Amino acid sequence: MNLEEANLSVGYVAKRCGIKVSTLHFYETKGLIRSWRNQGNQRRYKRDVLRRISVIKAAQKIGITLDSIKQTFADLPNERTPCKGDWANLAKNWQKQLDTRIAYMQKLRDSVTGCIGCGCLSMENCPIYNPEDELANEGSGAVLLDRK
Amino acid sequence: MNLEEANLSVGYVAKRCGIKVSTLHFYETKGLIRSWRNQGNQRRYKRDVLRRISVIKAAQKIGITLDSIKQTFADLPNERTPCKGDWANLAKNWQKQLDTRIAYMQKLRDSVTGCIGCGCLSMENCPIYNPEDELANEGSGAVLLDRK
DNA sequence: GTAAAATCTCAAGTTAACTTGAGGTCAATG
DNA sequence: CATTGACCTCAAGTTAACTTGAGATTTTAC
Repeated sequence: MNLEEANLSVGYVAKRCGIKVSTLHFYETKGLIRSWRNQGNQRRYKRDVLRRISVIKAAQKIGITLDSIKQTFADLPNERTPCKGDWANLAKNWQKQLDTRIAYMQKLRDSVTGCIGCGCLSMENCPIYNPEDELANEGSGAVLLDRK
Repeated sequence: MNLEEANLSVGYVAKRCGIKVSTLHFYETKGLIRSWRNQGNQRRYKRDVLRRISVIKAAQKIGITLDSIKQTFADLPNERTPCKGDWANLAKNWQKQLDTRIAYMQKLRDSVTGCIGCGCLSMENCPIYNPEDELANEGSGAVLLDRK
């Protein structure tokens, strides 16, 4: 019943995704997912909401904010259900961001000992103190990763 | 005057570190830094507060929370001003965490395309959907990195 | 010696990402 | 067909990490 085509209930989706019903409500108000209503005003979802949610969770783990995710989702087709290729494009996009971030962390790691442990008290020229500039400059396009 | 031994004012420290005075107050209430007061009840800092703040900022960039930073700071000597070796120990500690996190992100990156872009709609066995477990298991000691 | 700049305290506001609760309706079950 | 569980809405609370503001005192500078 719940498993019928494009007819998923909040409870089912929540359980399946390991999130709370309130989170689904929340995502909907944020415009990250959509639903239609049955006669009784209850939310029903199409199956692709599952994919959307898993993407949201994956992206969050990478450090991408909901706002950025929403922006990226804007590239997805509105009418038809997104296909493999649509999702693959998103993935490619985030992969790039992830590469950048990994490189950043590696740099940080490499300089951590050299800097925190070194004798330099002057932060103006400390390599670890101001690395955000580099990160900021690189991602000059749509900022997906937040430089917190 | 402000540059005299162990006599830094809030304004000076804030400017030098590129943070707001209110942030210094805040860090102090959080127990991350210390100060003594002059006759007029104004805060004065020893020079090592600069190091502390730069470490805080570096750690935050790696994704470490203030609470965790505080815990780690607990290992620093209380009476004497921390020396090179003390800081180096912290660094070493974080470097390990950083390595873990980098490995995690690389794993994520490698599975991003394969997973988001693949045909798997079932999140139960999706490699990207549940990677947090592994991270959680690895850092079984004092949890420095938050698995958000 | 007085006005401007810097500080101080304490309370309250801010953003992200949710969660909790109250009060009320809808649906599935014995 | 009545009860229990699932949903609904809307307002308010929560945590992290700060920021803003008000009202008062200190310092600094001319």
